[in-house]
Amino acid sequence: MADFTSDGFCLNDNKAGLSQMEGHSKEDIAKILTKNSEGSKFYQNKKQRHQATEQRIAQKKKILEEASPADYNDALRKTDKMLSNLEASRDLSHTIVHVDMDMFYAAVEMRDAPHLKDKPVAVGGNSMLSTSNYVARKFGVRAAQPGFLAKKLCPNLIIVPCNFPKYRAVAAIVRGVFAEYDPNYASASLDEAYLDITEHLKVRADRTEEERTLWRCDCEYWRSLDADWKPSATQETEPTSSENNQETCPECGRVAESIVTGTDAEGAVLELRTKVFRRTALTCSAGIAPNSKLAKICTDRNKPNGQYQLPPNKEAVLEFVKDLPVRKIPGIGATTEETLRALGVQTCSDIHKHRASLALVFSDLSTEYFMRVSLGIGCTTISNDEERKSISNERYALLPSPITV
DNA sequence: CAACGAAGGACCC
DNA sequence: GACCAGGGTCCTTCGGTT
Repeated sequence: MADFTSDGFCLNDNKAGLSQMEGHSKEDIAKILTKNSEGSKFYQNKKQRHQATEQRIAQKKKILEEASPADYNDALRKTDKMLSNLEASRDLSHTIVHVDMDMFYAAVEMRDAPHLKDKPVAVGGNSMLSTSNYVARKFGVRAAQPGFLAKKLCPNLIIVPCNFPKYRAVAAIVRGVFAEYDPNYASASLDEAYLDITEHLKVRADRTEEERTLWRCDCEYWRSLDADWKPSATQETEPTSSENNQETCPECGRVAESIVTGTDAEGAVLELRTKVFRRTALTCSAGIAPNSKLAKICTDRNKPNGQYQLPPNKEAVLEFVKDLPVRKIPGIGATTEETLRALGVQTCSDIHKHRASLALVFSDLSTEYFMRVSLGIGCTTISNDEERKSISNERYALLPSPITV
């Protein structure tokens, strides 16, 4: 990270540009954040942790310097063995979907208080924000940012307190939709889940066009559907005919858009997302891929309110992964990213290039994890154990099988 | 010496 | 004027116990 230039007091909150609500440039955002966090306890702490990782990096570099050519050879053989075993286990037969609600908490609050729609909104408290809407993001307001700092970035920011009971209720409705496509879907959090729709696609292949037709209008009408919605009393696999024949929207009078969803994965997911929207008036994004790790990365591609499919063939997977920055991989955070960069690894193909060094410096478990990443291999089964209520550690929770060292 | 559990990191939302 | 979470899981390390 570049060191902060302290140009002191030049920035004032009532600077002309800020009142225009146009958002900030990256420089402005960096300036404001620096000015307000320099010297704080939090900043000191962060610096200390950073130094600790730098030390660990130095240790690793020392190991590499002292390793003999024979050591490198052994490491190379070890990783190549891992790679061939992993390649042999590659499974492209499942269709895995990752679904993520768009700015979930903020979206719920905006839905229920429409006057918030064009304003910068964040959900959370003065000490920490959970999420922000897209207007606020233009000002640099982000999740995991303290509210008071966000206020400096965006003085007009409206901070709505968290209302978890409400979010849980909405999540229950969304999960009802998920269950129609995979009864064993696994929640990763309130607003995120993994589905294996392989079985659904088999059933779907036999459905008529009529059964795959949805009517949709983007106006507020669908909000009112929410109140009528009774999850327990309805069987969604057989949509009620009254709903299906609804061709004009009672609210805005416009002809509702008719969508015939395909029998393929894209069609199924489009249908799923439409159902989520109809029952909650909220949008979500989805990724479709042969394993959960790739699916999650795909979700980001067309966010918000979009979806992206990575085709289930080896060439497409390797191409997809080739120039992917390692930070995009679930399980690789800021620390690991920095460590890898120090070892010359920035993208997934760099992992392969430097595989011997990685094996010398990381544990077997981590090394195997990196090898898996470089091949685009991930977990192809979605388990919803009683024991594991959620997937909170992606690095290890999404392993294809228990590791035997 | 091995198994073990607590503590400390890293990561996710 | 000062305020930078809390809850979850898994790995690694370390130190005292059996």
